Amino acid sequence: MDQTPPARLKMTDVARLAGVSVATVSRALSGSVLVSQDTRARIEAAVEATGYVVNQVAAGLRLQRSRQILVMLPDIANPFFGEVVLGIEEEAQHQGFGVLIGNTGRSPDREAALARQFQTGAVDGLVLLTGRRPALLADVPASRMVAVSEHIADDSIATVSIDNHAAAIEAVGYLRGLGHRRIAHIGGPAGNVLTAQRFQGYRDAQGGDFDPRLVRYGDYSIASGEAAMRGMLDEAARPTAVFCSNDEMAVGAIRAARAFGIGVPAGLAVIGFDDIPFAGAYDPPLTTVRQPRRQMGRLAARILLAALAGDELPAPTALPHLLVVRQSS
Amino acid sequence: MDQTPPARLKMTDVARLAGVSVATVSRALSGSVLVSQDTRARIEAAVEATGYVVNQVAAGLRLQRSRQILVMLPDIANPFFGEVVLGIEEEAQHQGFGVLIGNTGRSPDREAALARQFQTGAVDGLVLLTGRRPALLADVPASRMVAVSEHIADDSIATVSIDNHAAAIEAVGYLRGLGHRRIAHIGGPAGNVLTAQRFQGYRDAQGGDFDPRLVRYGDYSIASGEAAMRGMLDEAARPTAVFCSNDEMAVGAIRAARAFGIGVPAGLAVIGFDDIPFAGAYDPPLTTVRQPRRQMGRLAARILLAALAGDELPAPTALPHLLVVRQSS
DNA sequence: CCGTACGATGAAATCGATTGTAAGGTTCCC
DNA sequence: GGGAACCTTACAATCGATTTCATCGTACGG
Repeated sequence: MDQTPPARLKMTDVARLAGVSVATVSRALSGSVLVSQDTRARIEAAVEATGYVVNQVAAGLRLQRSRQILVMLPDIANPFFGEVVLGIEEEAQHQGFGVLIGNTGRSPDREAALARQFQTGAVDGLVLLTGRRPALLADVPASRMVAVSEHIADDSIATVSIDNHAAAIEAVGYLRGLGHRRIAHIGGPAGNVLTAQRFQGYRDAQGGDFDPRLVRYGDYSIASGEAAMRGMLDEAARPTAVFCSNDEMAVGAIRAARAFGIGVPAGLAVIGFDDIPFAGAYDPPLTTVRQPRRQMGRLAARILLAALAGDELPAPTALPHLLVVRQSS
Repeated sequence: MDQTPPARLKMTDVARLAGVSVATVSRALSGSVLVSQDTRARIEAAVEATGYVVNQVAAGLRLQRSRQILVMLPDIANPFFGEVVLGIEEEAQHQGFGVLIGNTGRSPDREAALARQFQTGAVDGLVLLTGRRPALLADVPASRMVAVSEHIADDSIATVSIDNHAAAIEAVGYLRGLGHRRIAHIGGPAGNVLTAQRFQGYRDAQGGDFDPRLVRYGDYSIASGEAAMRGMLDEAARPTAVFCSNDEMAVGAIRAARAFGIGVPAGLAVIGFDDIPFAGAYDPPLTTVRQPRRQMGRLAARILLAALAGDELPAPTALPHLLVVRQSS
């Protein structure tokens, strides 16, 4: 019944076919100069004829590297992370690397389980989208990791991100340019670096108009944005505008306003963050700060792979963001 | 300068520490019964003390398996695929497998490049979200793959999906129950199995009211849904409802209606497909057919890993879908 | 009390590729 | 014409874990 699959070819087979030793085949395939034109041609013909592909596992054992990187993130279903992964995968595939996905779901147990993959030798490098370095990986050199979007505090890990402080200033400044002064802010989870940076930008832009009662924190979900906004609309002194730390929470804010019979942008101007694919399709289309997610992913992969190859790269500067003005403000 | 990383421990080190041979350590770690309680305890203590982790690459070479699966999909940034991957990763991680992401971007070249990963021995199994088997993998046994969402025509690959035909009938039947007869359909790319199944359901539900002029095809993007709907609204005999093959195109349809000054659901009832996270947050909240994406991913992984372990699994039956009625219809 | 059977352990082969070192074959120069 | 130098190629060790087979010791039955 069980038809045996076509036996996988080994380098030995190719060597026999080409009439040389495996050593020569290996050199030919890895582009060594120590192979004559003639022999190389014969080997390439044999490879072509058999469809032979090098066994990465065996090569990996010998070379002590797997040509794979692990991307650790909270939630792959989130469109923000998805697009970053797209960029990472693009560059990695281009350089012949595989990309492993590690979904932590924000659970430390999962994070630890994934970190273990690192120790097993299955992975050469790590891209962190979680905003922190797993405890188990405390003694892994920083040169084998790169962080995206969220800088990792107290660590020398390279980070690829935009200038969140400047972006927040720009967004809030735009609202102020429209005449708004009572501008609220719905940030991400309290206590995280990203949240702090954007809050600081918001605060700096607000200057003397800053009012701590207009600041709330959510968990980046639509529901949390809605709840935060409801809380502020319940108060006597309502804001006339709100700057949200991502688009989902901005959508939540709009839903809250609508529930209070407040029109957007007439009664409440809303600005989001990220410019996820749906931002432009929402009603009203969302004004938001676009992050070059794909490019961030690509750059992160490029930096990591270069570091793995031993290259020293200049510390990455912030990538450019863009305030996309639509009809929600 | 370059501080050498802490030397990775080998099984030999653990063996020496426990005063036994590597063979015994290997047996103890793999749970063989051929190890005495006493020795096992000593080995476990040594492992604990050193934090030793088995080198998966070396083990993989010996065992001819990598404990990794590859998920091939068109676009990881798409929320539909993201959620499926989440389910796959959950189950795989649970069983100690790693998940590699392969983004094809619908390019045959990328697909071929990824297929090659399979030949390199870096991957044990494959999950296909692309709706087709890569040409390069023609002679890989079907027992090493599983398809999700889209059944692969003319192939014995196991498929995990809902009953698309029945779901389409249910959705269109619901619209008919509301009194609609001129119901349009915006399907996915023409010529693909999924598109055909849903179209057939639509057609069967419409019966004598079927009108080929009310059928258009998109590419699952918001823009394509909008274009398709505009096309139909330009015609004399407009539809009063539309059944779209995914939520993005449904959003596009709503935008088109709005551009024509047509209200939803008053002037046009809209039903989408998938129930992506934004469907319920849109204005109006989208009526749609929910696919259990995460569960589909989990089941797919379970089936694949079982097959890799040699288990024979019953052909999977269709998972349950759910018509989620909201305000767009 | 001795042989047998079995439980526990170790030595060594093995997985497939890479690479340092040795060796074979030319070529070229004096 | 002989030898040095060089260009190619082959042999064999190596990466780290798994597993077959052999061995040693002990318990048990006769």
